[in-house]
Amino acid sequence: MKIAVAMSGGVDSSAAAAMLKAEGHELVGFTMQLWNQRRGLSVDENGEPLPSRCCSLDDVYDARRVAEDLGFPFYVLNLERDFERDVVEPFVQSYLEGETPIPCVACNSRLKFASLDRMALGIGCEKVATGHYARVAQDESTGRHRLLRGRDAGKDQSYFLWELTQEQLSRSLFPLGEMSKAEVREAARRHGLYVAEKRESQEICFVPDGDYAGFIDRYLEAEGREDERPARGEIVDSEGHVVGEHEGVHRYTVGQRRGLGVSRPLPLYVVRVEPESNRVVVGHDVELLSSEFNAAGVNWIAFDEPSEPVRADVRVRYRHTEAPATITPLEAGRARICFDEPQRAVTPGQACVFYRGEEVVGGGWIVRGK
RNA sequence: UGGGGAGUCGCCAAGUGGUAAGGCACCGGUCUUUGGAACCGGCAUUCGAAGGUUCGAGUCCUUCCUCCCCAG
Repeated sequence: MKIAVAMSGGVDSSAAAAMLKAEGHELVGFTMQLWNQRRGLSVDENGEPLPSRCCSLDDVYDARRVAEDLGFPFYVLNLERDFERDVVEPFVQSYLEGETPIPCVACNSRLKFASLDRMALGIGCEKVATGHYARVAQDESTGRHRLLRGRDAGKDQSYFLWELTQEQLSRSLFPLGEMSKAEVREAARRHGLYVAEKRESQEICFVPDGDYAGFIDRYLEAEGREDERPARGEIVDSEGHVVGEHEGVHRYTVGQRRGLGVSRPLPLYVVRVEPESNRVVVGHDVELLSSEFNAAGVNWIAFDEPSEPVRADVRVRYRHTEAPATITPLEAGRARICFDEPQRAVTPGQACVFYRGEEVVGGGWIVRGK
């Protein structure tokens, strides 16, 4: 089979490539050039690009080196325009609206399994393989593609893939789905991969220093949109008493404790962010609990949109332990999620993913209000 | 400048003669392929100031400074 492999230059995608190659598949490697570090938005005080993951020259070099060592063609796809339109701009907009975005989801559904996928199709590839820890299984009777958690519970990345459509799932391949991280690392060594000992990466790839607010500020400045930069405002408690001053709503997220600079007998957390009044509301941990919320852009994977409420375990952030809930489909791709037990810091902009055991039933974007 | 009360880490606050608790904030680290959280560690040689008593004072005495309240 001719397979396109999305290669980041890291251990996981490299190991995936090596395994597919060993199975005798014809591979074509792709690295997505998503963000130009020289735009000055991801540089240190001296103007030097910060060490990054998915778009740095080092990582592209590593990916190319692995492809060369394994002996298959390798291309760098410049998807900077798509990435900015489909990932970065929504990311910035989300922060300006007081939300806390998770760009990795759209990067999968709009870039890896869309832009890259189209290119792969164009050159005759049947599948797009990535280094995600997740599994896809086709239902024998219905032909439906099911999305399952990665076997390694500690590394499972199915949370980031909830937005994939049946079409996208039908063309995806996750060679690491049955493996543990240790096994992947071992496989990389066994195949003599150049990157076998490379350390784990983290942070959002286009904000390598983790300074999201700083990124927003620099992005707006570079775009000539300084006027959209969130202004300072009041930090208030749930009774409306002013308890401090914030540095712009994009610097705060629900559940955040540090950085408020407000001293109370008990820790204070951001309870919600209100861009319309330019206020950040804080309260004690119990105020972070919520038993229900709405989701938009809901994508059902295990079955077509149901007409009746369904039961599932819902995860509201990547490292959240999913909790039992009832999901009621609403109009226009929305849904209401009601937990059996209140959950902490349900945050607008984050994704909620519905699980039933190993299977991803579907997911959606957490939105504010009713 | 009459009466009363109070001054201990950025905030709050234990401590009343025996050699400075704790919480919050803040800083650092761990964890983590999102953010946040969580966890671990750090954080007053010094108790408004200056003298004095004492083997020993944040704790007792004296004076001064500052703040608050009630009276003017």
